[in-house]
Amino acid sequence: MQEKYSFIEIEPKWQKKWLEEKAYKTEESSDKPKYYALAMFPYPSGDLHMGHVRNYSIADVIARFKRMQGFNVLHPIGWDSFGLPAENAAIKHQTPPADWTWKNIANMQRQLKGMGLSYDWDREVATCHPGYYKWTQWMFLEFYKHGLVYKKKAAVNWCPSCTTVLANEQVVDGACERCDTPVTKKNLEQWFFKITDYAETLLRDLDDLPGWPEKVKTMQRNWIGRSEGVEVQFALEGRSEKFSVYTTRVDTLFGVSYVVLAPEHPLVLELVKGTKYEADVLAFINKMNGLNEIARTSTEAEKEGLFIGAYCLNPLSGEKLPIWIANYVLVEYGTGAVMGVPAHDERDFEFATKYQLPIKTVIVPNDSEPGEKDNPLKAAYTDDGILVNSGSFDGLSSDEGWDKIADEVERCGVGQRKVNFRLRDWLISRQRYWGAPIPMVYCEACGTVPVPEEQLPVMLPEDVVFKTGENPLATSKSFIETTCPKCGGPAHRETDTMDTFACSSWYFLRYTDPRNTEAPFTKDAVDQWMNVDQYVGGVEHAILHLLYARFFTKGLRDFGYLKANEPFQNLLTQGMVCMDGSKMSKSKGNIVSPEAIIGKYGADTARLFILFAAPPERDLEWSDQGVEGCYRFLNRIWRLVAQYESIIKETRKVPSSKADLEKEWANLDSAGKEMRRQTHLAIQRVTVDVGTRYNFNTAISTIMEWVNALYLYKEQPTANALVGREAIEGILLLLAPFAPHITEELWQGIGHTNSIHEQPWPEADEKALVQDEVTVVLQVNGKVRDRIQVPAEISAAELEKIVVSQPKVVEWTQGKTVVKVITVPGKLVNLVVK
RNA sequence: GGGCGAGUGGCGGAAUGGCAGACGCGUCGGUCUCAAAAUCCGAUAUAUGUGAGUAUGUGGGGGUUCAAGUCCCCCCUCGCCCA
Repeated sequence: MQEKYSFIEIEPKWQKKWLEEKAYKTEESSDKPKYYALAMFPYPSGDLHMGHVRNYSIADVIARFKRMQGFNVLHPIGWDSFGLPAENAAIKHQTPPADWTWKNIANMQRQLKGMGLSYDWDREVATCHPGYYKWTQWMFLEFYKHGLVYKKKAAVNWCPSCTTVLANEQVVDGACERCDTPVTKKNLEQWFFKITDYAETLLRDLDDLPGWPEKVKTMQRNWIGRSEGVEVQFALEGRSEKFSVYTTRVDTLFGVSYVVLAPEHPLVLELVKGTKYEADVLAFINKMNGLNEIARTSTEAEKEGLFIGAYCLNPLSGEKLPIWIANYVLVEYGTGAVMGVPAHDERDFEFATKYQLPIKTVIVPNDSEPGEKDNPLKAAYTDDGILVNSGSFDGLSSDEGWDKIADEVERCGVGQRKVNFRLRDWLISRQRYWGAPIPMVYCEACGTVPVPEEQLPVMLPEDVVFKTGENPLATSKSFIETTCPKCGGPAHRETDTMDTFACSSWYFLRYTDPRNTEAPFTKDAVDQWMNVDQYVGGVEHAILHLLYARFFTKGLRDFGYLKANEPFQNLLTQGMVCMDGSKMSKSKGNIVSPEAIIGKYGADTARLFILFAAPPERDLEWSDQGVEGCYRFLNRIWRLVAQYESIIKETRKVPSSKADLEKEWANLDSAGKEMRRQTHLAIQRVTVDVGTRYNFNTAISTIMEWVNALYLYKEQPTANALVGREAIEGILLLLAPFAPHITEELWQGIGHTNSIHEQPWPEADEKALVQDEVTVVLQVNGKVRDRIQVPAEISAAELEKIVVSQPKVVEWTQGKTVVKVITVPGKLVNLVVK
């Protein structure tokens, strides 16, 4: 064994060997239980960043640990390789997006391989490969067949900078999540996935995911936004038409003092036609068209509205109510109309105050004084309470009133209970080139026709022109012009491609059978592996990717292609990698390049630091000195093992049976016993930290303490060689998932001929944990006054007898009476005195 | 505004209601050396004290408990999500 730790020699050596021997290839058939460990696959931007290093280190530790614990592990990697940056690069550098992407993939493959990650590289996938996107297109058609894909004209979110539409999920604070450009509205014919059909299941099944962070589940629940309400019909005064409003507060129905329609509501123009209000209303509508919905509905935004000269009738009380239009009501949501209950809704209160509309109290607090119902309100009262001014419903609690009024509405035939969701259908059309083409053709005779499965994939053409502001696919004649699969007549292809989230909604299924050319996967393969036992990724995907992936999985399950109801059994959302308190990012210029760190200290150090610096869920503050510390630790281990090398090889010359060892252990002196206790305590702790708690930072600190203890133990004159060997081998085995190269090198350096990564995970010896003597803390009135060593087996009564005679205890209890003694066996005695 | 999470030494962070600050970084001292670095050993919350010790201490205020960083109530600050 070399005297010095030289990562620069050993890391490439083992990486090469592991790759050549396919050391981490998943066993196709195996008696071992399966374990599917998955990190979110990367977008090939060109270079690995620290967030990737963290993500893949965490997943790799889990995969390696599970392998050592005897599982058949599936740990794959791939590329989420469609998307805008490739196209922007194409415009900028005049290179085809494919070239740019594959070049980036090659570079990042090299970087990943340099991290020593235990992937089964034979299962690598790339979503931009025709062999993959063929099946993304197949998915689209499959959902289409089952009525879960449709096309409609809609006012959609449009990013002028990316020149494409965006899904609701991709609009953050009214701006494009990718480039921060304010989003505008555009009326376009677009393809949608009918995810709303699964809203109820997607919501309900979150309850069956105890292995997901509560935070992520809450975010999804909010996003899906289920509400129970009543759709109530209001008749127009003097006309035959009716319109509906949706409300979750039907208990306040008697408090309605006006009704607001969205400016775009189809009734509005009819109602004002030929009246003196028409011109003003038209002007108002025009003004609203230019604004996006965030600007319109933000609570900060000034409420603006206009009376349109028409009235409707409260369906229960018959009250005549003025009809307004206002900026804060959107036609896309609910029915495009809301009832104004200023007394019990903050927005309505603000609006009514501004336009001096009546405010009618119909709910008073439970503890209110008589007469309070007539007092003017200073703010909306939105809590529960008692119904007043509500005809025969007066005196009911708002809960009860809700039900009774809903019953009455239904009985009178003026409305019905309805569950509403905030979740919208998933818009997947993108007016861009670098994505999976939507497999549809338009035939003059047959209309919209899906491309038959045997004609897949619809390949991306190469004869396209990239320039800003135009869909490149529309420039390719060879692509557009085709024949109708139904009638053989002339037809043209859909030129939109799919949202890249469609590609990433099923990649974890493809890994189970990645080279299948007949199907996206076989049922056997997918059912053998699904679901993913542990998924690791950034919390920024809490809504988008994780919701879409759940939707795809449930859809495919319902079509009969797999059994799993949920894709990801356990989810770990890692924190960000920060420097100087904020997230590492190019724009802030606080980037540390993984390649530079690995070049300077090696992959083992990089991995170790990123796992040691913070628990995985929390944000991690980068520290060059911290990295230095981890590098020192690995050097310290190297020197320790080097010192033990000959001793260990000696002990191996004398074969020792289990019985011999038991005898050796029984005859150890106290220092030897203490060292063994340290070893087995560490095994116990690290096993829990890695396997159950995912607290890799404390697992590593336990190994550090263990190493420190062995440094001291080996200087003991009576130090036992077998105790040393047991500790050294334990340290290497437990550190192996974190620092795979150095542990492999040292393992074989002390005479082993097989890989450390194929060894079974050590188990703690209960006998080694037993202590003869324990330290007991002595407290008087809860304050620590002394510590004593006592036999571990001592009874509580005996212990108390010893305690009260301790000099320190006597000092602190002098002249006082002991009123109570609390004894925690083996730990603590607290004397309560007065 | 609502929901969730966080707040602990100079720093990153540990603590099934039971010794607050493990481990690492930094700092200081020693070892080694002609010297320096590396190594190895040790000290390191604050105040006070030569010291043993004593008092204080986990964002602030209250409470429950023999015992609270941990549980409960109120408040402050920061982060994320939803409005």
